[in-house]
Amino acid sequence: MTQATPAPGHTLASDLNTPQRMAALYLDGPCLVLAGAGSGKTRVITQKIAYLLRECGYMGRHVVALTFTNKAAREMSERVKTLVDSRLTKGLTISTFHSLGVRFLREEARHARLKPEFSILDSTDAMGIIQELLATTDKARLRSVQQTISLWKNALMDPDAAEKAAATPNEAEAARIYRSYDATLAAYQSVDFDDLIRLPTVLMQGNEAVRERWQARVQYLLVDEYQDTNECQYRLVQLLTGRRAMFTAVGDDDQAIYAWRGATVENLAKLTTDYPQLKLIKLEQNYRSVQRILSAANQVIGHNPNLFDKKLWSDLGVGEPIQVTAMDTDVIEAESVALRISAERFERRAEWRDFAILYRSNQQARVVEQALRNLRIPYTLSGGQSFFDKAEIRDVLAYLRLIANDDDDPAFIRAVTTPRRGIGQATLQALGEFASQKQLSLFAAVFEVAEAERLAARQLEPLQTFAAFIQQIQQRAGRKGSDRVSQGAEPAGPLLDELLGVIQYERHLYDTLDERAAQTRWQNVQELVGWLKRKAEEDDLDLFELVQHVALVTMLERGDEDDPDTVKLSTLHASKGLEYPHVYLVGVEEGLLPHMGRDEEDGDPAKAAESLATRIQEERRLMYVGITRAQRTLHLTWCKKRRRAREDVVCEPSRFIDEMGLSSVKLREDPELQALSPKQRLGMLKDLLNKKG
DNA sequence: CTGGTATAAATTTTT
DNA sequence: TTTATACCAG
Repeated sequence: MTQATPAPGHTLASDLNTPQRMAALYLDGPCLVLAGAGSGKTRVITQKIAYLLRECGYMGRHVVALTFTNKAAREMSERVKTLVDSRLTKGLTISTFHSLGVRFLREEARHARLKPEFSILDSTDAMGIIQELLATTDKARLRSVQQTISLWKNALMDPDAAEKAAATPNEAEAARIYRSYDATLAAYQSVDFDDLIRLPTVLMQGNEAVRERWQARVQYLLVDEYQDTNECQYRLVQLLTGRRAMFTAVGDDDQAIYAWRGATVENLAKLTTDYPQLKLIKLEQNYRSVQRILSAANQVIGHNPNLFDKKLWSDLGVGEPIQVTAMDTDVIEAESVALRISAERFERRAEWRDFAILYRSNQQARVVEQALRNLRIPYTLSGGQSFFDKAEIRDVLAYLRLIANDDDDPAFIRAVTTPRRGIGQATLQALGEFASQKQLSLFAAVFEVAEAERLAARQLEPLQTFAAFIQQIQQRAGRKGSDRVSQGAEPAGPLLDELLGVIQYERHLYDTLDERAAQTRWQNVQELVGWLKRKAEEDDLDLFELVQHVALVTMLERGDEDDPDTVKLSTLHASKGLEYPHVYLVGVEEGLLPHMGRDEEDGDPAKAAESLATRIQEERRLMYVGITRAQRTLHLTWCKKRRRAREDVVCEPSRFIDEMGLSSVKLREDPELQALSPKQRLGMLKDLLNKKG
């Protein structure tokens, strides 16, 4: 199979240790790599891709690597590019499960009873649909129904199966909603996030031709973070690789932190039974952390039962003691951490980028941000509200979605009402009633409703103006489908500008908001537009084609700026896969780090106790992920009092602190700040500021 | 009937 | 600190 390539063969795997090399070179069948934290799993995957392309004669288009986040995909792709000549990477797919799903569905749309221009609903729109079907404003209930439907989809259960499986009245209702929810999506020619994986899976399962087409295309598959796959994704992997079963799955059961969205660690164990010939390779040498940190991590995770036994070790030296500090309040905690980072940067001659502050929930970031701003410490916030969830971005995207797919009712409603153009509740309701009677999309209904004389002229007129405007853009953007005429397609950039100009979006922002808010929002819009234009130019797309990619864009986060010298703030979930020399883990308290949400709805105490236990285990893995982000030093802090909602809550240190084993931990009390009164603290901060300024 | 303004409420984790 | 709802003016 070996093919002569210009690249020297010896570089391959020369910097891999023995198990890593085994994993990279193993091609006799399915392969599972159990990769502990910091054991170089990405290196294994990228080297293996290089090996496949360079030395095994695999064509780029026959190799697919799947990740869960765009960031991981981008990183992997960059690393492969440094290893392999660009001629060989042509057609190579390194993407998220969801992006692959989009591509699959665009190509196979017809078989899924979708038009190729289908829309992807974001979770807010999806929630909106459920809200209407349920006719309630009870938020907890809405969440629970959406969650339930999502879990059903991820478990490959259709509404029929869900109805049968429903054990409680609540679940039965959810199952009914599930059915009409799916019908609604179909009417909108839309899919939700879960469908991006579910529909390809169902399609391949039931359609032999499609299955064979994709199996011929995917000759080698690599899957990163395998412990985070759900049942549907497991099945998809199985269907893509077929009987050939040529794949490598890389994962770590101790880092499974997405059970709440349907991931099951059991997928790791299931591989060993579904594929008896499975080759199992463990990576146990950690190249990231000093021993103290690793041993604390091992101790914590030791309290969990685990599927596969593995012992992580490192030869990076013992390291400094882990510091655990009790703080009076969350504000003091934040100030204290900020102050300490400031001092340590100086003492250790480190850079801002060497520090990270990690926390359980996004809301904790707020206090920390404030403290960092006070000290003029540069920081970047990762995670948090996604760029594409911002109102202004959703506004613009609604227009684009509508241009691509005018059956997309949620997009229509959003676009037609922002900016305000004299169309309100009553008009939309009348239009909606008419549309559902005639089985039309809202957009199509605008053209029909005139004859029916169901709306007053003054309601009708703005609707018609709007619809004509959208139609005009559709025309100029390039015709879809078969009768497409490329000469008619105007370039996307100017058209996009014109669109924003005509709807006067910038003015709308300044009219509705105060200047500061309007400015930042307009900036975000500009950033989006810039991104789109760049994309249009790079790939030579007209607006229409671009718009078809936009949904996919939703999942591609912004092209990350090259790592600026800033302190990184991140949730524990978003920190997986990253590493920092110095890590501060804040809010390590009972109730927060094991997080205690509201209790389960439907009683059955035995079940509740079990679910509590498994939830604690997942929180423990989260703690494990946090600890193992640290390379050299680790600080944990917890607060005696914390402001939650509107009240001060008394907190206790997390059980996980005890579990780390006191031998590796140094407990601290009363750091400098706490002895001071609030007034004195403020003065001290001001002093510090003056010194800097 | 629309759209702006005031007032109350609300906060796990993410593709 | 932002977001949904209720109310009121045009």
